[in-house]
Amino acid sequence: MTSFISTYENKVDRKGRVSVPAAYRSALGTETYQGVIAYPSLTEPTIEAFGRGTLDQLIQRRFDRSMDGGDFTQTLIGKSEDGMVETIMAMSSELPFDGEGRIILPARIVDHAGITDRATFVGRGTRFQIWAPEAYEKHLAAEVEALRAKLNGGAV
Amino acid sequence: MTSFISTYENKVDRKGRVSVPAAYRSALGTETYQGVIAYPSLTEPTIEAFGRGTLDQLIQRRFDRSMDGGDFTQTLIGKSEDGMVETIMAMSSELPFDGEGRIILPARIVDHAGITDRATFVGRGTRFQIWAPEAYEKHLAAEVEALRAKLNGGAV
DNA sequence: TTGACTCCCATAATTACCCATGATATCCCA
DNA sequence: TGGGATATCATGGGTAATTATGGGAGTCAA
Repeated sequence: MTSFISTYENKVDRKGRVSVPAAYRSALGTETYQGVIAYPSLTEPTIEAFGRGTLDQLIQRRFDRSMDGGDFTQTLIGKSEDGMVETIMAMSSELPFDGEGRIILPARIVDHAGITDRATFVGRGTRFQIWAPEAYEKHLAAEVEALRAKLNGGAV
Repeated sequence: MTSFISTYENKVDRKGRVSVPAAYRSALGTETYQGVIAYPSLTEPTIEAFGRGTLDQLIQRRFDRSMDGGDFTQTLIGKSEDGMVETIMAMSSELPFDGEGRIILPARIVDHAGITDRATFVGRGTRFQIWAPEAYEKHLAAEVEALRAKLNGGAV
């Protein structure tokens, strides 16, 4: 299982390219497709990202499940309990690496995250996020603060 | 497994032609038939589409299932509990690519989707949809809203 | 002839691919 | 253990290939 940890801040050049941290790339190294899948977070001003393998598993499992059950409805008209997977597929972009391990951030999701000339990569285990540096600083402070409050409350 | 993700908006020219996004075409690249299968959605104002291979799998698995059950009725006279697959096949069109990777949208299903001079291609994993851009914008907003409500603050 | 459709070609914009550079980190060996 | 040699990485820019789009010539059938 690929795993992403630590944070890195890289520059976004004039062409909209940004290097994916080498540590993340090597975490994806076993996958055949060289690149990442990304979509705008539904709840925060950031971009969610993961490897192609994760997405394929999702699609394949879903397809098999609907077929094995003898239920073609899912495959044909996409009706299922949760529309989450479908919505995320629609919002996702396939971002291939160039020869130097960079990706191009699509305008649509760049806007959502408020990214301009720099981007912060944040490892979240099975996936990672891409933030505008200033936004992430504030977000991290809030995260830490919330954790502290919870710990203090539990201990005292 | 072919998989379609992301969304693209392309123009429909005077001849009714529209380019299928290159990413979708390459997802279909392994298939022998160069084109797509399309039919009007039963539940929404959009066109459902997928590769020939997916259709073949549907048919094959359906055939296997009826044979395994020792029930030849399905195979011989086409009667089954759900007529969905049959109905959809009847409504489907085979849309071949021209030299530039474009298809011609049949008048009947264009009307159903309300498409005029632009079309939005929406990846849904095993299949994709073709929407009128304005209609899709509204639909996506509703999808996202429903997801947000369900998530209720959890990060996705 | 009039449409409807299929090839074929042209073009502008975008994207992918290639090479170059400086900075950092890693390795190797005395 | 020091310090130079070597790899790796992030970054920048130029050029070739691909994509989306438009239009014209040829084909076939009504």
